[in-house]
Amino acid sequence: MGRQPCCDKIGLKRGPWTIEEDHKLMNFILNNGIHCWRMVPKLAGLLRCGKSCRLRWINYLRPDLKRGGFTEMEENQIIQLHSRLGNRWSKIAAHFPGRTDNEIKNHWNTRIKKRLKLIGVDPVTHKPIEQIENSGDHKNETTLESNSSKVQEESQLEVKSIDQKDNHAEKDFVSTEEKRNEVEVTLDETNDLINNYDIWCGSMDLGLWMNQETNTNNTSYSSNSFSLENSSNPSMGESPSLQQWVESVDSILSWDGFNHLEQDLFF
DNA sequence: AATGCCTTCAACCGCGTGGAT
DNA sequence: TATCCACGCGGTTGAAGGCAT
Repeated sequence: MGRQPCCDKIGLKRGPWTIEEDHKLMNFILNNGIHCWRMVPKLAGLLRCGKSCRLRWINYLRPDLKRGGFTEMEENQIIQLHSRLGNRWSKIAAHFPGRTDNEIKNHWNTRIKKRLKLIGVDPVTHKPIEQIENSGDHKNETTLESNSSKVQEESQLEVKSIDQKDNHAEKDFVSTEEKRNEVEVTLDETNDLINNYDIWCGSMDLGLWMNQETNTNNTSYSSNSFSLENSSNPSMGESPSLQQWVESVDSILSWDGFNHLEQDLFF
């Protein structure tokens, strides 16, 4: 028996996507929508598996993606949500319209994690490392790791109950208007959590290191992002306007023949 | 200029989940 | 109920670019 591969991998291309491939995928989805990822590469004329196409679309081509570095507020939110949800990146990403789980996961692993360690906070338990050491349940790096996974297990149980609540809530929401309200409620809740986290952090100057980080980040995203500062409303969770997106895509890929984008978007 | 190490992030892999049959 | 299948998720990998020597 056993599970069949999601696609026949013989003769399929792997690795970085070319502009031409992006073009094909984008064109196909904008014109036809997404009904079955497995069929997308065949119909779009791509030598990729459906999974690869899905990933490319979700993480890079989607028009509602918010590009650019993370703001201080977003980083605060990520830290807070991670303390509650652990490595459940998709759940965390759900709080950030226009951000992908992959993007948040990468940002966590490459920046936030290190910074937390730098200010003496354990990125897994979200407790001061000093406190963990003094509590006696920590002897060295390796035991800390194992303890951390234990704590994570415990937090998983908590998260389960949160999920159950979420599921019930989701079933109750029917209209899009109500869904929008749900997002607002969640964001309000998140803001409360951030406040609590700030209080908890006390003397730790999170703002300082985040400012430093923001300054250094400005250059690293320059190649394929439009500046958040330039957007008319830089508030958290705001997706870039269609015009901004089209401009950013133009600047990145210099695509031709995409004049029909506006009509076809959000099919 | 050449080399090696480090960092970042796009992409892949394997597994879990849930719907359809 | 068992099986198949597509999708989604989280961990991991590797290419590319930056930086230090």
